[in-house]
Amino acid sequence: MSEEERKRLIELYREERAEKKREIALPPLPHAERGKVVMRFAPNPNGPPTLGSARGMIVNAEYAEMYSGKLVLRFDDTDPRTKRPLVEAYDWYLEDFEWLGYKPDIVVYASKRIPIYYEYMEKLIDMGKAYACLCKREEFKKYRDAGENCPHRDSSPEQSMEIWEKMLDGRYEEGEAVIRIKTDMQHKDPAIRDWVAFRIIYETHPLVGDRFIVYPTLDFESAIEDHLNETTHIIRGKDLIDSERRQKYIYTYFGWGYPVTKHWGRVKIHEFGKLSTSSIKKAIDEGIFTGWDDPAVPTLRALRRRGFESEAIKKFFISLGIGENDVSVSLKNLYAENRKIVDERANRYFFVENPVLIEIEGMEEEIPVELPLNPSKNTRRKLKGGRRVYISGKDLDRFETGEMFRLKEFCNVRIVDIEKMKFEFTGTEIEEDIKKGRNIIHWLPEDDVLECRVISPEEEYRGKVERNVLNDMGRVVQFERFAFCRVESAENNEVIAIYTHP
RNA sequence: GCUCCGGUGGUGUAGCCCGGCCAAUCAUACGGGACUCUCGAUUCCGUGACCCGGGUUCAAAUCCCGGCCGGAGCACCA
Repeated sequence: MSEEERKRLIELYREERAEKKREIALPPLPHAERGKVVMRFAPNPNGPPTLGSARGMIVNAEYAEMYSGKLVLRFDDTDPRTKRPLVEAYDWYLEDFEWLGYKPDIVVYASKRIPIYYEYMEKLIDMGKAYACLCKREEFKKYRDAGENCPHRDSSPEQSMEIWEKMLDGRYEEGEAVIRIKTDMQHKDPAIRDWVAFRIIYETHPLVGDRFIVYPTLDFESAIEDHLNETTHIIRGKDLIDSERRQKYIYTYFGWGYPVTKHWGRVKIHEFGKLSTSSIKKAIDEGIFTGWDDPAVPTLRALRRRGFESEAIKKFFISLGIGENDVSVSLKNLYAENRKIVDERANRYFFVENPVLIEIEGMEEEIPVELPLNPSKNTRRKLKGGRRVYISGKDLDRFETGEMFRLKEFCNVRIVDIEKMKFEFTGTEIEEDIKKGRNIIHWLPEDDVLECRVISPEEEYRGKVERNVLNDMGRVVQFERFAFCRVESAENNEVIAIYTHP
């Protein structure tokens, strides 16, 4: 086959493929009307958005976009104790949304809207659909397990209202009184039976301080907010599947329509194992991680620091879909997506890991060397080719006496004696027999390098890097034959880079 | 234990609602070839799956029943 012929066939085939290629996309949303869809993402800001949050952010925002609808970001921060919010984290969500390329149309802080929830609560009490319960936690559990009403269930709205007001006045201790929604104490799923809508927590809230002592539970707050925000579709993890069954009682009492729901399964990422926000926090406090942006931590800010493109993260999650089965997926898929984006943009440099200095005999003069900086843009960079160069110990270990190798774009070297570290210059033109093998290696001039540390989630690589990287501060570059890395900082002749992926 | 949900190649995913066009899609991974002065990219070829057992039907990945396996919930957490 001639070269012409080959090219023609490739061209032909490429077109065929392009036609067949289907964009990975989210499935259509049931009962979705263009322009009327309201999606929401409702995190508790007790830490920065993680990879897990990203799924919720991306999927909900994508649907809002797909149907020209609205996106509500709602902070479900109604527990100042067990799931204590972090003040800084509120803004982190906004930041990360922006980084992902989305902008919530409405931002709701549940803790600032507690008086609204009180109003609805009072209506329910008046309607006899909720009651104040003075049972101890364990006591009520007995009734729940037995499927029997607790004695307080039959109190009048007036009696309940009185207790409610005393709760608000701080006349009860924590745990002494709660407000329950009347559901069905015989419901076959015990989780549904008369659930708690409000409880007393004496704790300063990071956002609203000491304004409240009676806080709504997630189910109550979320039920009211979803109605108030006119949420049309809820997509969330299946751990919240009971919420729907619980909240529907309120919706029925008020005559509201419940949004269309969809619950997805858990995502487990091989590389991170099971890291919850609270366990990350603990590990940070213990000094195992350096912070929320430690490269080993699955937060969006850490991924950003590592040099991931938000576009890659979006594709990664969209490809996971919104199935109800749990998924266990490898970050390699994310790497592949990211590589597609970054490969074209990244400038190439030499980073020599575990550097070994060698002297090339017969190499008398310094030769200026030009190498491709970015192959897809055809730009070039320069290095000084001299008699003494660093090569990686990893490469050296593979070589034997008598073998030839080539310093990429510079010169050929024969190994005279590997034990005695004797090397000999054999020319600058590339030779066929070298080209065949894997013996073209990267290198650095002895006298014009910077120290370099590459931090990866697993380990820290030490070596030397060419001075040219300073031009790419903050960006992702490729250290040839090593990996893609983001150049983070340079101080005292030492460059710090973060390992992105191979 | 009780209540729900789910099980398609190594890993994800499409198809399942409305049985036939599915000897099952796409991606990634893996193996091999080409190309390239990177172990990256590109490109070509290949490997590889409908959890099991019954039933309904001319026909089942798709519907029904049972089993097995996995998950979630059963909180005054979100």
